[in-house]
Amino acid sequence: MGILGMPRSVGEIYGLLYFSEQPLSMDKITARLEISIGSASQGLKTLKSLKAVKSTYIAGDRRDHYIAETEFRRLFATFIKDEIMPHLDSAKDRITRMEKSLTDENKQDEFYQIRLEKLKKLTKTGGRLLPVLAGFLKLQ
Amino acid sequence: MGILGMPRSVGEIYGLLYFSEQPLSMDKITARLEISIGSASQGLKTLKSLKAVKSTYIAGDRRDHYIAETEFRRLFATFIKDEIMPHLDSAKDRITRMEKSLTDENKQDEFYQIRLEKLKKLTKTGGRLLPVLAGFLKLQ
DNA sequence: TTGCAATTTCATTTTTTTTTGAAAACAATG
DNA sequence: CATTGTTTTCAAAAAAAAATGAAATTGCAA
Repeated sequence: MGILGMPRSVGEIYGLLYFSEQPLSMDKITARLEISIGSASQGLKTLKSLKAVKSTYIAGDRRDHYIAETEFRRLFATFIKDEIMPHLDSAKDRITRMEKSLTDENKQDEFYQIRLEKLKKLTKTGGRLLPVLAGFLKLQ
Repeated sequence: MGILGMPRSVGEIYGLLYFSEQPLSMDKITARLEISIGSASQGLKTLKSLKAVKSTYIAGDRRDHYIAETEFRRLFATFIKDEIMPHLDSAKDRITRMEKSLTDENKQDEFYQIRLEKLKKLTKTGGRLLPVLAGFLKLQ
């Protein structure tokens, strides 16, 4: 989880569920990992939002039980869509705003145009490449 | 720099150099960004190790002057090679160690075999995909 | 409904990361 | 080769992120 910028506890919860044959309730998770219920709740919330974990119903048990989503392709696809693409979009906005805020003096200076152009090209490449990558990962 | 897990100051230094027409000395950087010389030195060290910045010699000036590497393809290629691939390699090691540490009881349980197999496949895919991606980015 | 176990929220504490600044190391120049 | 300006290092301080735990909320089952 480190490279994805997630706290250690989130990785531990996912890891535990990934290698668990049965769905686990929150108290099983907190007991095994020795973390607080607050941490577990927070971590599960994060994992649910990434669709890395889902809860199942177990008859006669009031507690939620969690299982890991083990299809990494799907996980990456979600991650790219929900975590990376928004960054890219906000980057595009920022570049647009930079262009608008160029003074007349700057506008005549080719240097800034070239630099901005390069950034625009980067976001464009990213915008094309990432969905392809996500799709690629999705189909095995 | 956020998604790459780098401190804010590192991003600010790169940003400043990216939009600077002239190479900048360290005191110009600390003055403009209002950061300490320690921070600037640290940040430049990081950027140099990523090959995101290089220093130039300016005649009659004793100070180092820095300029940004603006070829993003090259930057990503370096980043993948130096920052991501080692993670992948250590992941492979860890999986191998997990396999070795399976008890005889676990070994008979198909579940763990399947889970480990999936992880191995992931590192294999990663190991193939990332260099392709890096190469892809390198050529325009 | 109501009672209660399960979960979430969030202010506080703890831990980790980043920044600072001064001392040490370095290196160009006379 | 000594001086002095520049850069690096690193212990301490500051800031940021994560974990805790108790109060508030939720929602199931009787």
